Amino acid sequence: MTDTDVVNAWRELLSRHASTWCELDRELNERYGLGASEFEVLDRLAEGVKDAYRVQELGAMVFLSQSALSRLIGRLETKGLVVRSMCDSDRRGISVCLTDAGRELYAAAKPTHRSVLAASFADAPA
Amino acid sequence: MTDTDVVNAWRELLSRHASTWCELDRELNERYGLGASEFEVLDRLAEGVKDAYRVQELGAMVFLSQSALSRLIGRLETKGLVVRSMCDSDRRGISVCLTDAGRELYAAAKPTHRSVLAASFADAPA
DNA sequence: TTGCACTAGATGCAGATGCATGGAATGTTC
DNA sequence: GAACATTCCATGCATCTGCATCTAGTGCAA
Repeated sequence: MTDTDVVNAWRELLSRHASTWCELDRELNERYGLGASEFEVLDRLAEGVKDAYRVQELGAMVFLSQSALSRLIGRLETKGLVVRSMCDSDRRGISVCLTDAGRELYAAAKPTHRSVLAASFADAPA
Repeated sequence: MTDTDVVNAWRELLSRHASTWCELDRELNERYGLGASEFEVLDRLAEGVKDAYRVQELGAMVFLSQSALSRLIGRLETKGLVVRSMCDSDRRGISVCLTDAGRELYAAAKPTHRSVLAASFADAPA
């Protein structure tokens, strides 16, 4: 793989990322008042096997700094989509858990999310 | 391509984008005081066939809003890496052109950029 | 128990981004 | 040429992000 190949691959990735992310952000925001990052967190919470996750567990899944994630969870909590609760086993930790409203909004938004992705990956499947 | 496939592909893309971008940003900032977006603009300016580009031409290449690009160019100008000048053919437009300092810094930073990309794409070439 | 290093998460702050808007120049229509 | 719509870039503003730091809780060692 030459230098140029790598650069081209990177630009291709940048392009796909930017257009998809931007579209997701616009659609989710407009219809459900959700940012793309926020949906990403809801997605992990909803699909998970557990019904509550530690903040640091979520941090390992989404690509945000610890501070950004903390505030994002704060926003979700303000919107009533998740609740924070103290972690029993380690009282420094915070458990994050979807509320019913959160589960509902997620279920409503999920088709939009998937359909944007499908459209975005349709023209040049990875 | 199933729904799950698409989601997985998207997450793979997110992951690669985040780690690569983050690494680029850190390395370029630390060594050359450049943000990843800023390098991206310098890259387009330096490799281009023309020696000056309209702001809107750059806008079509990098994935930034028009306002973000305008400010980014402002930062580059403050650092003395580019100059803005009125466009002759259309006096609404602005031509952006690398300075010698800009060309030098770009040449210095380019190997770092390429090497980060190479490392990032080495483990799973697209 | 006390002391100290370490970890989890929250927050002050500065910087970057996007949206909406503004001013200036251009093009269009009559 | 006058009036109006449109395009180009800059900027006010709110929001999101990361870095550095802070507080609270944990674990270990003497």
